[in-house]
Amino acid sequence: MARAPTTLDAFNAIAEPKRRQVLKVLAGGEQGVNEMVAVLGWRQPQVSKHLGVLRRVGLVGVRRDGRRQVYTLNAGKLKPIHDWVKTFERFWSRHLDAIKSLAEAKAKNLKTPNKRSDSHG
Amino acid sequence: MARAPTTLDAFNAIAEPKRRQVLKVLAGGEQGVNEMVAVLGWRQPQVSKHLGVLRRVGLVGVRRDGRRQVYTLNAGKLKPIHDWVKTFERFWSRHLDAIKSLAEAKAKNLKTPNKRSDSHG
DNA sequence: TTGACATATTCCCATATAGGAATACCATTC
DNA sequence: GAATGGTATTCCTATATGGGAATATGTCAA
Repeated sequence: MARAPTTLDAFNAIAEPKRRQVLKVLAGGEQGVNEMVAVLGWRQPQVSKHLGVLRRVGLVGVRRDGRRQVYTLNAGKLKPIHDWVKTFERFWSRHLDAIKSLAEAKAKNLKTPNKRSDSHG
Repeated sequence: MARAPTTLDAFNAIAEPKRRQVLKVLAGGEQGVNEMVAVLGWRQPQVSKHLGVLRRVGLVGVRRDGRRQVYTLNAGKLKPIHDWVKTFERFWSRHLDAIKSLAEAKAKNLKTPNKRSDSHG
């Protein structure tokens, strides 16, 4: 099997650094494609392609304004990433000590002194 | 050009759902490979390969215990992702209104009553 | 040393990619 | 309708992928 498509989800879409750049630009407000071409300094098809990926994943939306296509950030689609990474926040948090104690207490609670023979499958 | 290698950075490494599963397992504590094979239900080489990617990116570390290789989560490498996605948090936050007002107030340099409810640094 | 267990690596392959170039498509104005 | 500006799509290619199977490497036991 090959790698999962970039359009599978936000995780795959934002793996590409340039697409993160695009999102950053759009975080500053709606932008037409040509404006982004100017701002980013890339070729127009490249910008359009990246926008296409982001659109398929729903990370951006499009609005037509005359002959321009105005793209809008749809940041809500980033929330799953935020939620996911947040579950690891405690590992680098400044409150690490307190949290660690808690985790250790939990671990003790979960781990039985048994060594084997408690797998089910 | 092809897609960036999965080992380029954490962003690319975690794009693969299975690798997020691996990290989740390790968040519960160190694990030997065979244990993970049992827990995840995948074939051993597959587990080792995913662990290899995660290790190259630094998201996990290894420790030898007898003939076992015990893997440890190195969550700090997720912080860049957290920091990045956090810059978009305001877009879906329920406190959007408050935040927006605050930002506007700041921008306008308005004289507001002194209320230091939350410090920033 | 031989054997058994634990893990990593190699080989193979269908698939998707990102960029470049060329071009097709769409909307407006003449 | 024709010309122009603005954007999307197609064709091409080197590259990396993830899974399966087989195998190599490493470590302990007898």
